[in-house]
Amino acid sequence: MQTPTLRDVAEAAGVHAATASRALNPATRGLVNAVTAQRVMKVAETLGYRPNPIARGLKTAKSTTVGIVIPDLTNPLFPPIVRGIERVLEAAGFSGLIVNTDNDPGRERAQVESLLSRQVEGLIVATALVEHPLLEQLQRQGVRMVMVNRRPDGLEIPSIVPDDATGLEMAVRHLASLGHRRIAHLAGPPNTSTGVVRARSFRSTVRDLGLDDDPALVATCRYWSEAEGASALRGLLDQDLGFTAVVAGNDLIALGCYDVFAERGIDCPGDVSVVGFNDMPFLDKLRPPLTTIAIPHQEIGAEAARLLLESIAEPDRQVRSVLFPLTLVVRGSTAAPRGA
Amino acid sequence: MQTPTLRDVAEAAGVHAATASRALNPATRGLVNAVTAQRVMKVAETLGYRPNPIARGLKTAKSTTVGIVIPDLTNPLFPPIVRGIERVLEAAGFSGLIVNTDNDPGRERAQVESLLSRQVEGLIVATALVEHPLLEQLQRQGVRMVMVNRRPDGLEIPSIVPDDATGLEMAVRHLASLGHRRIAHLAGPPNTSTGVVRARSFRSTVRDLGLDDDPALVATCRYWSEAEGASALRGLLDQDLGFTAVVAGNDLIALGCYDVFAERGIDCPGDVSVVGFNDMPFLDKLRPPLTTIAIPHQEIGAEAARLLLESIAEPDRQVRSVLFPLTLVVRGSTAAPRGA
DNA sequence: CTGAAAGCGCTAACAA
DNA sequence: TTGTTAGCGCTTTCAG
Repeated sequence: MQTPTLRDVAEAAGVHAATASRALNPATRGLVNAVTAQRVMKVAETLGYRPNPIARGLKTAKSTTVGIVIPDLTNPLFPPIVRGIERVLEAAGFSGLIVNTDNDPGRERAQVESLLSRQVEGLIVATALVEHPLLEQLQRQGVRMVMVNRRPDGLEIPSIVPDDATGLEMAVRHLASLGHRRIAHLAGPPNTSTGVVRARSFRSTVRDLGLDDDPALVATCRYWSEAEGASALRGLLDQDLGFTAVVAGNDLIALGCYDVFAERGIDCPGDVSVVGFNDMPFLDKLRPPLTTIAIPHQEIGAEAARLLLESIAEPDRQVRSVLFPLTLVVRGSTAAPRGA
Repeated sequence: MQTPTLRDVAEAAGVHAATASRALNPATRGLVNAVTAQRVMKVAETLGYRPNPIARGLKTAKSTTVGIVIPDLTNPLFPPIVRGIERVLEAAGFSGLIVNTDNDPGRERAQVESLLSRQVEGLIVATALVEHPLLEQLQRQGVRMVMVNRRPDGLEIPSIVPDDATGLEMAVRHLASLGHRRIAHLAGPPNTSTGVVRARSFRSTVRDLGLDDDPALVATCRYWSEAEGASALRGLLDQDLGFTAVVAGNDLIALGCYDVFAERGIDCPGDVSVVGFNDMPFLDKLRPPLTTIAIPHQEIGAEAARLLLESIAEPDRQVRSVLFPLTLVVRGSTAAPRGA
């Protein structure tokens, strides 16, 4: 007898399947005689009964499954977010189905289709672009969603995002306090909310602090990658702009800077200081260890999951978004400029 | 009309649901009149019909889902393996349900229970210990499984593992060819197959090459972690054994060595060379960049998924295991010993 | 080649 | 408090 069914339990306990169902479900257990309930539970236990969520789902149109949409699990940013999500889902008896989109809209569409066909009860989306037709469409279709890390423009979707603006401000203030006046920014892709928000915050903080507000000091990367970071920095360096520090849009971009430093014999932090963003793992093992802004990834993921579960439980609940505070992690890649 | 059902399609096409079912399923399409089949498919298309795998699964007792059991997604070793797995699963219309065990047997048991109750059709397991009662039990229960990266002892379970023995041999030979004679090994946990195999290969290669075969030169780490690597190396250093190179059980253990080097002012590779194992991301950004043994993670994952799918498709198929070749990646952490 | 009918395992009315 | 009945969406005999 492979995997006993509810009926097996019911028979063995001498009750009807419906009664067994009620006894086994904590939510409906109250409807059944306490001693019968006990008996059923004991029988289930000894038979090694495990409810079949598929069958349950077919009836209730619920799957206790949510979809997790990320660009690429291999990017160290996402695993901790995913773990945070799963921690919360698990506690609620839910499972997460993870898909990678590789930042390809076609792939994303197909993957989301597949999730939907698997009857996920909601989506946690980490791939939001500023313009994101798919998300718009999903929202119209009434698919429950929570954005994490990034958010699309103009859509009323709950989102859990780091307080990028304040984070970037901390980075600039840190450099300014070390004595830097000419600071460059390697901005992230302008089609991502994080890229835009950070770049905007860079400019406004530079102005607020009365530092050199030279538009030439901002270069924009097309992707969040080392290669893009490296080529953006090369571009800036070639213009001989005389900056003494750079704020990278994220850690990968900062890593690209390290490559350029090695290739051109630039001393970091002696010649140029660098600050990253995200605090991905092992940054402390770099030479020099990278100063960066730390995001509570797990917490962000966990909160996103909580929000989604809430909105599943109470569909009419008010849309809510959360901004997470960030912290500056000072390591060896930042120092006072030469001669300061 | 949210999500049309098979019945909707059938009605719209003027056929019975059963016929629609046959027409829509490639495997049974032959049973139905070609033009009817075409018509049904067209209707399904225009209605935006998506089959409900839950319902299908209930009937067929299949879920087109497999469980992926890993210790911790946050360990950079696993995301590429998982991606490899999902690439293959996806192509076959399967999904992967990922669980993290945190190397806790109780947690692992609970997680596997949960996977099984979700009717996964098989398990890809990356948490195998040399002794692993749970796996033994699952095998007895007839749960389909494939091991990836590690394998338990004495169980006839298909496994996809890197050729650790040869990999470690390459590491030792590399150091020997640079002129090192006294080489230390920071072995991984002895309850993991990888730890054991690598340590054994270390000893035998050292002997084969006629290097100093001093048992004191091998220290064993309790976990695959930086902290363990650091403390193991400290222990060795404190004994003043005069080694000029160390082969770490994996990259994390090697990273622990970097900490000790910094803390004791040891120059790497000048005073001591180090080789890691795994080639996790960003190792080239360390100072010095870490020489290591590269594992084709994605490929290993992909192959594991292929094996599992095969054994799902043909349950009686012969057990098969695969050993993957590894490559030595020489970077800056290894050099000739001083005075060589 | 196609329709009718039954049922996968479970839950939700409705009765009793 | 418990049993009866029906049905979630689909596949699969079995007839026709």
